[in-house]
Amino acid sequence: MSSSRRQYPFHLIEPKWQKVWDDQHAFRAFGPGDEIPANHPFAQRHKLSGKVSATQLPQKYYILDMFPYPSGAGLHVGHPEGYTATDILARYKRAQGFNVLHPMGWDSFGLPAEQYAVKTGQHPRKTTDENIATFKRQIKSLGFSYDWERELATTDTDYFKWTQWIFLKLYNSYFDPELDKAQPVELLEDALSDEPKQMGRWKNNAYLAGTHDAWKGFTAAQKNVRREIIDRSRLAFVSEQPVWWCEQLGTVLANEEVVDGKSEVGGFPVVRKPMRQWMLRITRYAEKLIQDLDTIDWTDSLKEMQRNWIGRSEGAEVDFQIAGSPEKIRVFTTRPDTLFGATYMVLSPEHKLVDQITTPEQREAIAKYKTEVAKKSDLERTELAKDKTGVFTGAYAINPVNGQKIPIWIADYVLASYGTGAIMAVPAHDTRDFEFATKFNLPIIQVVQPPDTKTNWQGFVGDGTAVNSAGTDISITGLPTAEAKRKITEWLESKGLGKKTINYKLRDWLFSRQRYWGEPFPIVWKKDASGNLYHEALPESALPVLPPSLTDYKPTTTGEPPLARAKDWVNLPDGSTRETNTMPQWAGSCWYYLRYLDAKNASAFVGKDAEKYWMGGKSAGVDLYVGGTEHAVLHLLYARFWHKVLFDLGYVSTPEPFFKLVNQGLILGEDNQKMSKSRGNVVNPDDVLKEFGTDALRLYEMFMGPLEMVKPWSTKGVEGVYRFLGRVWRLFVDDKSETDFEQAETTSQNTDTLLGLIKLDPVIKNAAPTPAQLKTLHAAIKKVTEDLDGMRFNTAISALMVFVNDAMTWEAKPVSVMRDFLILLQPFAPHLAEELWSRLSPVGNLSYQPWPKFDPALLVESEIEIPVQVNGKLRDVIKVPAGADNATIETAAKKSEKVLPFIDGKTIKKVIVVPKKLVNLIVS
RNA sequence: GCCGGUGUGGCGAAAUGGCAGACGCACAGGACUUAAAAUCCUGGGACUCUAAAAAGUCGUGUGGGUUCGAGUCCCACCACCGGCACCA
Repeated sequence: MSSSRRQYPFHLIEPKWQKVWDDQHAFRAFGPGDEIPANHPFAQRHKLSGKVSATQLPQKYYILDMFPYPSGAGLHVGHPEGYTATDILARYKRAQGFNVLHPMGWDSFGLPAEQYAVKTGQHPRKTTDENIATFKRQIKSLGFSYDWERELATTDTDYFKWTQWIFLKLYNSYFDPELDKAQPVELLEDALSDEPKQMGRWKNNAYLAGTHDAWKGFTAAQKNVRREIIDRSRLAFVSEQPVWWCEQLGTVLANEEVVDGKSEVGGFPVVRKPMRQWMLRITRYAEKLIQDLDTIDWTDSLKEMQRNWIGRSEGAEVDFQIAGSPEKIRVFTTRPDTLFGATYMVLSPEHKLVDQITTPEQREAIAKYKTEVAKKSDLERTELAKDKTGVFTGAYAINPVNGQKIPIWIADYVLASYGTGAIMAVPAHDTRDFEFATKFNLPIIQVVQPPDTKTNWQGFVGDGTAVNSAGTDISITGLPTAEAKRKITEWLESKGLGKKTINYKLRDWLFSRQRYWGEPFPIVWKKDASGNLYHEALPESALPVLPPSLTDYKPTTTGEPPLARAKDWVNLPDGSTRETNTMPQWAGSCWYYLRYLDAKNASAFVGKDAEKYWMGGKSAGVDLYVGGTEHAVLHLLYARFWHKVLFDLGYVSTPEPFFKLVNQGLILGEDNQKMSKSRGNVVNPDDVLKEFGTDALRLYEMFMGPLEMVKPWSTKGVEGVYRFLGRVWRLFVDDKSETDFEQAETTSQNTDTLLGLIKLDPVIKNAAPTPAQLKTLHAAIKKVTEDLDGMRFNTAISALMVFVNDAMTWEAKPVSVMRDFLILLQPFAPHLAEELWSRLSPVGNLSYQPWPKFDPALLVESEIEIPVQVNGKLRDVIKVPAGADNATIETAAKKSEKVLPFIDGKTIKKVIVVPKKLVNLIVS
């Protein structure tokens, strides 16, 4: 704590204005159909009141923060970084006349509240409510211009009712590959029933025989599997697959939540375990999720992360006949052009054909290897990646291009979960195959010639020219890689041996958790006549499905969800039982930005008019979304997926939710290390606020450096901007009255009385500004405006400082200039700016004042400085009239006394004159 | 290994291919003060030469290149940060 004297009475000003804004509901956003009170500052600014339609409203600007998980620890300085940036822009856009939507809420389902409940027995709702209260108090003390009437929490029943509703939409939809969009599942039901209501394009079952792989092995005629066909087609489906199970957390996790074989939360080990789980078919949207990245304004690095995660790769599937067997092995390869170099094949140990093709002699070795692999955790499997292992099955396959018999091996470097779980190995041109072949002495044949002949072809994986690639039927020798790929794929297709294929790394989204504190599924389980379990959706009228009350929230070690303990809740009168899994934390954050548009709607997740108005327009979707980079492949991918489903089903009007997205950079501790309790370098915003006030905190967080950069905290830096705010104060305030204020403060606590003692500096007058003053003002307007448009907050603030440094020297301060300056200051330091504004201006909220426009004519100089270089080196700076032509400038440059010694007696070979910029004399 | 980002004073940083270091921190000197704090003013890239001024040389991670001119553009490297990683 510094013992320095307070720069200005922020401790009175900040609570005062926060209360004023609160009482006025000053930042309430009005949408179509809303009733605008005539005395609201928005009504006054836009001359609108009463019930308004979308066409009457000004253009919208939707600016969104990633809502926080309200943890018990409270806010850290990383939160206000993004929130301040968005608040500055919200205030700026409001001043520009936009109808700004700037909401805040709570992502409040989650592990910590539940773990606390397990320890203490306190209901998670209680903990959650307390934490929300703390977060809200802290966030409100920062003076952000949120519309608190749209506040929401994912744990509110009024909210998760609609989360469950959207789940029902997913459950009741399937992805139609022909229409390339989600469709209601009733259409499928019709198609599969005896008397379809609309036969349409399913008339001859052509569609059913088609590409939908969920239907493999079924026909519509098999009525006993009708339900199964439908259930397999749903976007929300049940699957019995190996999933990531975390014993310490007592739950399964999504792929995205597993990092290096450990849980993302807590870092506990996870293992593969087959379990019955709910999945969402995000893979159907892989292509759209990649393609539509091109339509949105995100950073390249973030787009790249999503692209990598989705992992699209183009190639071909090729069938290899097994020698002496009717079975074929299908492989996926991105390099069909290297088919002639395939000298062996590898199946993943889990491949379904392994046992069938293994020869008796190899059976024991194969069985042993499979057991070893099964024992390995995935962590071990990847950590030991360098050392290839594998076993020969004894079987051979026929290379379709040249009829050669090649051995079939199994090895754990081939993953069961990618492609077909089997590869053709081309050791000459694949690093992994090369390592394997070297270790097990398998043949290595060159089929690609590197473009640079000096490059060793062994292990060369780049593009080149095909060599040794001629069979009896097909030759690609001599073709460059791209063409070779095309030709051989066409040949394979014509022979029915393979086809062009696109593969994705993206897996379907594991959507159920064995937890208490999450949204229950609106699903029940029933038994059919033969005793088989099947699931059924609850009707919309049954929503919300509330979780039961429990006394024991503990996860089980078996994987049975804690909700199963509530027998009364689970068992329904009709004999059916409730689904006891809950949804993952990501569910609520998948659509919260839509609920803000119409947060109190009781009859729909969002009203149609509200959705159209706030999400439509020139920049479709959220205009600006700011948050941390940690959600690059989790929340941001899931939310895009849900949005696209809702779009396909006609519930939202844009294919993408977030038009522009910016990641704020991490704030490090003063020691340049990541802030953490153990390092003891954590900065608590409450402490900063107490000492310097929230305007200083806001200003500092923006002044530190560019928003998206990683940057270290500096308490001295906060003091610096705090001093700047003090200078602003003294620029406006009479120092004698400040002395009165200070004396009165020792006896009185009343804010109004005390602030009433502060008088304006008498040199602030209704007077015409001088040209120099106007120039200073308009230079600031220009710079601040341009920098805000480009989100360069740090340089915008420095422009404000430049203005103040100059204005401090003025003997007379014209009111008009000082007012415009306060409008510029308002987005950054709203409390101080409002307080000073209230003294300069008889009426009106500063936050709704029109943003000033700069006049370029005022910035024109009559005389300009031109640097003069000789051979590129600066020798002098000359002054010339602004309108001087090149010849005049050149003459003046040559006459400069400082330049003369460098050109004297030398020949000037060339003269470069850049108008208004510089002169460069080239001499020899 | 692959992909992305970043390298500029003691520190945070700023510079449409045209005066490198705006603005701020820290520091130094001065004014005010009994004194300190606060405030106000002034000065700070390095080096050489000066008593001082003036002047000169070098300087944006490294090495090349393009250009009258490069922190900025191109090529090749190095370091750090972030993401992905046996994905065929």
